[in-house]
Amino acid sequence: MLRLSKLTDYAVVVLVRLDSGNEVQTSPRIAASIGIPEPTVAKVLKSLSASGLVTSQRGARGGYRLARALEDIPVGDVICAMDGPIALASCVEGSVTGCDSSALCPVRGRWDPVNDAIQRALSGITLADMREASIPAMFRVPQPALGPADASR
Amino acid sequence: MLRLSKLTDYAVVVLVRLDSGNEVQTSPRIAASIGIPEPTVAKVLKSLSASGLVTSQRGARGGYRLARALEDIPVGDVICAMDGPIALASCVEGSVTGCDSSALCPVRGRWDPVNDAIQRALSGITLADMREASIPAMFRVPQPALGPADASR
DNA sequence: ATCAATCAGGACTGCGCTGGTCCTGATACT
DNA sequence: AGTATCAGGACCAGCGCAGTCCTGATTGAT
Repeated sequence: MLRLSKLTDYAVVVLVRLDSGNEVQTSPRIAASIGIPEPTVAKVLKSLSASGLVTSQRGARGGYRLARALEDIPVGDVICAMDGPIALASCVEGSVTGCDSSALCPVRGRWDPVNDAIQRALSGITLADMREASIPAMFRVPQPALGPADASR
Repeated sequence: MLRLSKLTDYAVVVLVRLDSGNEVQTSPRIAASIGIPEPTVAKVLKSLSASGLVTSQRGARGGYRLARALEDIPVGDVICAMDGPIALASCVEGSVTGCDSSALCPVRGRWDPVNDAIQRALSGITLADMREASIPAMFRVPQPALGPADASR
């Protein structure tokens, strides 16, 4: 549940990857370094660029670069950039689909507090936090009873 | 983004509706009172029952009843009941799909803090909160559409 | 004891969305 | 001028979800 799109997942990887080095990096290069097909990475980068999370440089010797430090990018921004505004129900304003029976539907506005809470939660976590968290267990402090525990699955 | 399934939306409506009165309510009756097709409501109720959020009574004069007060049902529980465990990425344990390239994929565990934060946020909001939030003044009408309407069905 | 109402638990199908690819054009460096 | 790169679409396939329906089990009423 609450499945976020794969593209968003990729976006985080791409952004973290983009953090290494100040030089612009081309989309094929990034794709190769993280093992994701190039067209897909290109698509992700375009979305990120459109949202201002990365800056782009066209032409030869062009590429992408982080617009801000990872510490200044809450994960909510990435999700917004990739999947549009965060909104749980189909009844939320801005959503064209659904809620045709708005007269009867008693859900109007019901999810707003939930959305707010999630928004707040997502604003409190930055990509820097996620970068830390992603470091494989072997390098982490023992952290009892957490995590996937087996790469074998 | 973060689209939760329509069924979950329905579930909240159904549960809030179920709160009125202590008597068991049949699935057709609930369906009629909230304006959602009966088979769909039945499906929702089955899921809720399977998760223990409502108790069911079989046989003639049977029906459903809230297992706990709305105040004691965090919205996270409803989401879990309808859509399975809350997990953002496709890389999270328990998800069979995706992450075939686990060797290269630097996302392993990355979303865990985000999931935790969301989980915490969703645990803090109960259906009672949503019930309050959902009733803007204009809609605050004492549930008119319930009538005998269809004892015939 | 029989009947009818109701829940339980599936299978099944159509639609929409997402992931992924590709093509054409605009831009800027060499 | 030429080439490398981004921009912004169109396009297609696969999958998951919404929604329906069917069969069986349970239980109160007659």
